[in-house]
Amino acid sequence: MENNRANQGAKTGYHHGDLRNALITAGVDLATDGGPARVVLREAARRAGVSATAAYRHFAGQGDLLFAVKVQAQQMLADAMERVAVAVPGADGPGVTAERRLAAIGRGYVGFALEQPGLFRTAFSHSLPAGEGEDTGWGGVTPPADSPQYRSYNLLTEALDELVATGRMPAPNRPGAEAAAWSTAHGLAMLLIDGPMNRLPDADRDAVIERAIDTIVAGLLAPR
Amino acid sequence: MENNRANQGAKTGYHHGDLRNALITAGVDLATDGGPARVVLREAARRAGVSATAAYRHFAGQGDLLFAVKVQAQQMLADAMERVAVAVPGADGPGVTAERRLAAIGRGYVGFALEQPGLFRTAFSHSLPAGEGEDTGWGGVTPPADSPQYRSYNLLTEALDELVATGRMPAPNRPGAEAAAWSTAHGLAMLLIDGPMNRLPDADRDAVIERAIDTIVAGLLAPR
DNA sequence: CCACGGATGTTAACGGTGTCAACACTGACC
DNA sequence: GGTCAGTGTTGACACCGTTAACATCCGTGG
Repeated sequence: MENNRANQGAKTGYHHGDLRNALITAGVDLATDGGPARVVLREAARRAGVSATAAYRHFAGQGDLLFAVKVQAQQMLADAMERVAVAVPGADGPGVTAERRLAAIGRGYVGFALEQPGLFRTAFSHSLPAGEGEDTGWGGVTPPADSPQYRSYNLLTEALDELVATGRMPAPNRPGAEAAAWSTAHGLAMLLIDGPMNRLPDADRDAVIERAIDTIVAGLLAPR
Repeated sequence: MENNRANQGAKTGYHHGDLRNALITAGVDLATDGGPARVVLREAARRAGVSATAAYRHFAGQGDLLFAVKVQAQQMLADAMERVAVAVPGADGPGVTAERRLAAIGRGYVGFALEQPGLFRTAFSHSLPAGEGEDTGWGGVTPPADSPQYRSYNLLTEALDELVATGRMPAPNRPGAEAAAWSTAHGLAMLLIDGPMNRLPDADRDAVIERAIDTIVAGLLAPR
């Protein structure tokens, strides 16, 4: 088979050395172009230069590999959001900064979805086909706070807290604010990449994004 | 094979008579429990009491069948929304009625997703794996206006127009309002069924929904 | 130093799926 | 009544997920 193990961490001839990570990397590549459906176990193994069944030494099955790729995609999304969040200048006082940061987070979220639709879809793919409970959720409204995935959530929480602290957002509006803000950004992303607003001209698309972000921010700040 | 053609429109012995619809119906059943991934051509044919390759007389392939099922699911979603929209009483004047109708549409949207997650996922599934352009989008911000799918869009448009007509929503807020409202409802639905907010206790879930809808409505009505 | 055992990878095989090609039945139209 | 396009069938191929049985390697204890 020539053993074209030109990929991740090839060490010895027989033993790979870092197969688990190599498979995840291959899975991420597959997800990048093609989304979760193209995360095929055999193909990932092929790209890692290894027989298909070798993957079963590191994953329970295809669903398990997909889940690992999904977690990776979530972390990439969080990274992208973090980058845009910290890039917001804070020269105009804490209040406007918090508001701008919130908007920037939303733009970053949607921007990642548009630039990496395959990964974004994978990050929110519905995995468990027949297996047990994937338990990707939190059960409450707040994450375990340490979970690497859905780390993006923390960025949101910080911005909203700051918005309240600076008196820019009425305290009664605070509960449930994460869900509302996140929902708008998530739905916007989904409708833009898979929904009826795909194929929107770039200018229109950007206008829609700005409009939607403005609207939800206004709703969060409006006294009720 | 016994030919258990106990299903849709079985007419003659050899010729089915209404195979296309029978396959779509079977596909909808499959999508109902299992989402788009379980819309398997061979299984649909099996349920229609027909050999697998017979489906190719009516569909270009599995993707084409899935697309037909997707359109069907979109129509079911629109039907559900229409039902809740017309159920809104109009006794308190046109302004509040329009606002209530808007909220009801959102609740209907999310409610359908929660009651029929498989169909909802199918309605917004990413189809075209290798084929041409699925062209499920509109290219503009408004649908062809006659398209049966995404008919839900019209309900939204009407409610928003009414909101402006009654002076309850500032006219400058009107452009892009559909996208903002829809995004919030869509994201809410997605995060509730597949995202981190699945497994939320019923009470919390309902509270989150109400909060999010209140917030986006407030944002739409707030003068800017 | 070396045997040995667990970890890791391999081949072989099964059932399921999408799809194509070639063949068969049917009904409607001349 | 014969013909032929439409519709359904069988057979086959490649790919996928998964299991079982076998092979190789490496670290560790004697």
